Amino acid sequence: MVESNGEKRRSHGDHQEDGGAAEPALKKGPWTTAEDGILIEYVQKHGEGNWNAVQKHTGLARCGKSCRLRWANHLRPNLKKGSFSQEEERLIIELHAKLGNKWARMAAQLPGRTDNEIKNYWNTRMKRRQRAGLPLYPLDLQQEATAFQLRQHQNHRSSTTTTTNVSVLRQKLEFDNNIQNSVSVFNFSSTMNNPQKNFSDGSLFYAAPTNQFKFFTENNGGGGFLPLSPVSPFPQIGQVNNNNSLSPLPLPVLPSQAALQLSYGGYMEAEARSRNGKQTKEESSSGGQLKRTAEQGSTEEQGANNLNVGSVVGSSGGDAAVPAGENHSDGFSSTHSSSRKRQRMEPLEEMESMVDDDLMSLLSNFQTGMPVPELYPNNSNDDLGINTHNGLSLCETNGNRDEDEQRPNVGTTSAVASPVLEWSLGSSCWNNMPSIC
DNA sequence: AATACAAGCAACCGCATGTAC
DNA sequence: GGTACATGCGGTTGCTTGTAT
Repeated sequence: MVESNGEKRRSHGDHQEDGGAAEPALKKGPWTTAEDGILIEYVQKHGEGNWNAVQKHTGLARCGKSCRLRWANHLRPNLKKGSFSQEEERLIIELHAKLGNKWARMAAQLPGRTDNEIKNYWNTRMKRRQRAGLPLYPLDLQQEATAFQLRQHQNHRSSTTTTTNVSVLRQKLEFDNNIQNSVSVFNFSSTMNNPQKNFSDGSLFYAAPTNQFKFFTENNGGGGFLPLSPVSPFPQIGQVNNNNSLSPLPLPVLPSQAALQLSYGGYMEAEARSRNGKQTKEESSSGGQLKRTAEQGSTEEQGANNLNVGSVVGSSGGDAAVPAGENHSDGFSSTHSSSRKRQRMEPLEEMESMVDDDLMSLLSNFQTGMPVPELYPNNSNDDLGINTHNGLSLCETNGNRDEDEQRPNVGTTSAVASPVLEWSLGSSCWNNMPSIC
């Protein structure tokens, strides 16, 4: 429990003024049990939201943001405690490959997990891998992305510029179709076969999972490794500039030679070595964390659950077992927040996000870590040997992951340029992924 | 036993966005 | 349209804990 060591952690910012002269001193630092109790009681009475009112109603010397964070990350019901399961780890990697540092959206796919938790987990993992000189993702993924981006760059040179977003979209459609028609280094998703779905109605909705080949920029550096995401490269390859035309972007930084020489098997071995190198420490540490977590969880969960917060909060606007705003289990979690986030996006990204949400809503209907169903089924898949989708496994649509894992990744047929590139970010790639921690 | 270091985690901060007025 | 407020997200910081030397 935080409060157990909270007094020791007071050193940073406890009872500090938050700037406002007339403002009462707002406490910072770890929360105490008493504060948790106050906050829980408040939420029981008033529900979530209006966090700034907490201080007024309860006298709790915490700012609204702090209250919201405390509730969301620690006090709300149905929070999972403890280490990530292997399935969760696998899903995090997949989601990060797809979404980048979209922690909230990732958390939406991991019921009971918070964005902060996932972020911490990823950052820890990333630092570890960087230290070990390992790529963040299996090399297969990097090679796929590198080859694809090079190809996109070449294709772009022959593409024309456009002047409106609609034109940009149309160009993108042509662009994608062009890629599809060419021999691809990727296993293209079936969605490529019907990219203009819903487009003719003028909604500007691009039905294809446009994010499937996007190369997001890894904010966290990445040590020279190519940040990878099987998402649409479109805004990156032909980015809309101020003139609403497309500007080519510089080629990505190629993976280091060491990384390139690292096959997926090597990746796995390296991962294992990376872990083993610190295994003793980490396992012990992990055990320590588990112990701590268990201790914290036992008290915190008792505190929260014994108060039956879930039912009370749920009454304020949702499932009795799920507090308002806690929609993780329905697969549309954080829709309010993600929609809010979406507003910040560029139009194309916005549309990608729409597709993302579609995907995610479907994803959520499957068990965590399950292969993604065919979101955009198309009969011509077989013709192209397409069996990937959005960078996530699409080997099966029934979510039978065990079956997927046992089945070798047959990959594509005619569209496969080389065995190395016969990759899909599917379960066949991840099923051997060792536990990260 | 003391110290240094790394990992994990909780919490804070800055910023962007939505909403109400 | 402008402003204030509320909310949420991603990045960062700093503390605790465990391990190695």
